[in-house]
Amino acid sequence: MKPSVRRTTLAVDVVVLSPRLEALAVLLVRAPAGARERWSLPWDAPQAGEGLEDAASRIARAALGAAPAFFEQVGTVADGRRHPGEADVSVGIAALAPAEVGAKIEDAEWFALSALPSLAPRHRIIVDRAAAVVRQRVDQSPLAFRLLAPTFTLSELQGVYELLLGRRLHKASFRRALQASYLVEPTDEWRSEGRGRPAQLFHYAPRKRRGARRGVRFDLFTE
Amino acid sequence: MKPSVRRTTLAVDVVVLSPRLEALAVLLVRAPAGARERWSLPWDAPQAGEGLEDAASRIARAALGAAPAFFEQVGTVADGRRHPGEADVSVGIAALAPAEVGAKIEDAEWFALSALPSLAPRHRIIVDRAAAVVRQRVDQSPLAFRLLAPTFTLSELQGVYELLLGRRLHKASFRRALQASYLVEPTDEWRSEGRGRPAQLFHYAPRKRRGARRGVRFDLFTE
DNA sequence: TGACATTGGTGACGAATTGTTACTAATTCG
DNA sequence: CGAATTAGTAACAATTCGTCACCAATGTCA
Repeated sequence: MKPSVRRTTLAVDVVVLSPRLEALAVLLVRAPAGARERWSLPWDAPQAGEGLEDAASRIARAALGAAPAFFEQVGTVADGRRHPGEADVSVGIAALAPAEVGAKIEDAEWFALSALPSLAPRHRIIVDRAAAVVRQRVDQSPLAFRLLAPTFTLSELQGVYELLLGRRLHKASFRRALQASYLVEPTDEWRSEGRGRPAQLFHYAPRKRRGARRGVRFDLFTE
Repeated sequence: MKPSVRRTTLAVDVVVLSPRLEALAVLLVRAPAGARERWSLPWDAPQAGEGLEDAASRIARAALGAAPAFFEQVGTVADGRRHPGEADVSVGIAALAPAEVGAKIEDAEWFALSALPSLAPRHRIIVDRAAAVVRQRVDQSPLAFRLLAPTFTLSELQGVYELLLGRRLHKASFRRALQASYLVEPTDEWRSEGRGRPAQLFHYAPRKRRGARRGVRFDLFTE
């Protein structure tokens, strides 16, 4: 019994995530008239010779008006659930964009993850996986910094972590841990944001990692 | 510009991992005569109506003689690198099997990750990704327990963690952390393994998690 | 049979990390 | 000016972690 490839139809479905509407939000595009749902994820097929992440970049740019700086696959689905273009196989890709990025595009809108409209079942699954992957990778990868402009205040950074983790964090502990990690450097700019003391701006500048190997952590299991 | 799906050829490529040969090892199958490489990952196309993980299970069973209990996607590749079946798109799936599982199958052999034979470039990438994903998820998911028989000694468990992490662990710390996590329960069986005191057997039995929410960890970044 | 090597298992101490409280600093509002 | 608000930090207490030292139970071998 010899293995063989199989012909199928393929789509790339992109979950653009950004902190908007006081929450983590997804960018959806208005579906063409006659579709079962009014909204869908931005999607398309990869062009000949185009890598999956390249395709995701192009698709996100068409919906957002700018190319996100970060992409990550969140799983490939081929389980028969309905896709808006009837693709047999979907590659789901999460893209992260800072709050400031993106023009006002006709027929695209932000929806908080907690208040999504009806989506094709395939797209619903991909959004859920994207949210889960992003939340799970938050403390293994500098994802949170991809949701901020190049310079940011520490309160903004903490706010992004709170969005992603869904809980409040303690200011002093957060800053001490950040300090110890050598991930950010202060600039000499300050930003005054209405009332209260102005905040210093920082930028992401990870320094060489000392190999502080820790023991095994059994308390981080999520399943 | 309306999105549309595209016809391509698809394969599922499976990386079966198991602790063998005193290391983490991959199961490879002998390639048919005339192929560019002598060995390849077990692979095939998913059958009509068959989910990707179902296909991975079938493919792994054909090579291993038993179905692994755990699968995880490690990324989909469509970058033009050569695949043994010339598939445009490959879905890479990692499967974990305990050391005891699997019959002696004709034309399949274990290779330590550190001593792989020459593979098609597509397969090489998928093996590397599988190893990276497994290592990265070791302390978020009970992966290590999938590489052990249903009952095991604490030394065996520690050994698996040492294989996955590539470093020695301290016995007392390892056990204290495990104890605090309520992940295993002792059985009333003991196993005598040559010389030395017999070891008590445990099984994986995670208990309800107390929500001991910790602060943000910036020291786990891997990129 | 009795040292000794070998592997399993645990108590306890000091060091490091973390959660928290409480404070100081710099700004806007009235 | 004082109150309110947001930024930032010192310092203490509680907890966790790395390590050392030890005891337990078995096989080996003189």
